[in-house]
Amino acid sequence: MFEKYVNLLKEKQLKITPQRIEVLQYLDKHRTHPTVDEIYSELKEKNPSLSKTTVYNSVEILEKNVLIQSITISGSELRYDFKEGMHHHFLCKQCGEIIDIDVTCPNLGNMLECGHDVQEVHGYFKGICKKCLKKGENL
Amino acid sequence: MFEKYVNLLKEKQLKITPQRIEVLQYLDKHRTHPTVDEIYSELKEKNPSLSKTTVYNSVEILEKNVLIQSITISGSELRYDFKEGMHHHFLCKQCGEIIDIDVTCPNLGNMLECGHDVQEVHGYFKGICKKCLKKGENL
DNA sequence: TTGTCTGCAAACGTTTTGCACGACC
DNA sequence: GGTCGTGCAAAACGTTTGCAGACAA
Repeated sequence: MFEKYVNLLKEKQLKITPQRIEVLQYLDKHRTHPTVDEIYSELKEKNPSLSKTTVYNSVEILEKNVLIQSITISGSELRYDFKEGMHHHFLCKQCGEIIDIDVTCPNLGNMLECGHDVQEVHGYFKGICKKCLKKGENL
Repeated sequence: MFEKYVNLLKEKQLKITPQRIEVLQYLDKHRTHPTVDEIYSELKEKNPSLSKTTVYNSVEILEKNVLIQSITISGSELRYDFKEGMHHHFLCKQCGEIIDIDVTCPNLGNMLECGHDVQEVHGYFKGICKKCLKKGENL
């Protein structure tokens, strides 16, 4: 049940707490790129004594250990995403949905012959998503 | 002197105010990707009655008209950049500098055969910059 | 003159901090 | 028993809002 998350925490030699497990599980099961507040509100229902500080602490340490990643899209709040391979994000300007985009582009980092040691590649796109495009056709 | 910025504002049919000219000029001359607060602090020295609200208003309208662009890098505040062609950004984890990266990669947007209408491509990288790498060698 | 922009102050929402309590090794 | 995490409250921070007066067109 929780083994998956317990193991993830163990691998990173992090202390295993119910709160961290819950946050990890929530992000794994809800690939909607929630904000801290959304995570907090949802988990508080099952655990009323949960503190928002703890959610902040948890996402911070989980991100540092690359179990999750934060998504910063200008004009949007900070969001979090269960980390599973490299992918980028697409924000639909119409419906606001954030869609995962698998990167088939050869590693951008390698393409930059700039002399820097590129360790992370972050990207996001903005536009109109497939669904909204379809709706538009019917107008 | 200010003609360049006056013309930019005129082209976009924006009202021409000394504050907007100053913000534009500051961003053009300081390619350090400053925050609103940095712009404000600097410009306030020459114009003590300047309000931070005005800087917020100015960068907002300038960004909407694509004269400048905002840079959102997770873990960093919102920063602004005088807009001149498409380029990405590289954040050095060691010295904190943000370096412009010219994108030689063929338009990423076109490479995404995802069905979405990709209108904007934003990207940034993290790692250790050239300068810091060199310093490291000498240790 | 007319509408818009500026500047000030207050409000707002998110994130951080300080601290006491509790859990775990 | 000592370390670390949690939860609460307060503070800090960046940003937004409301409004009156000033300015650009």
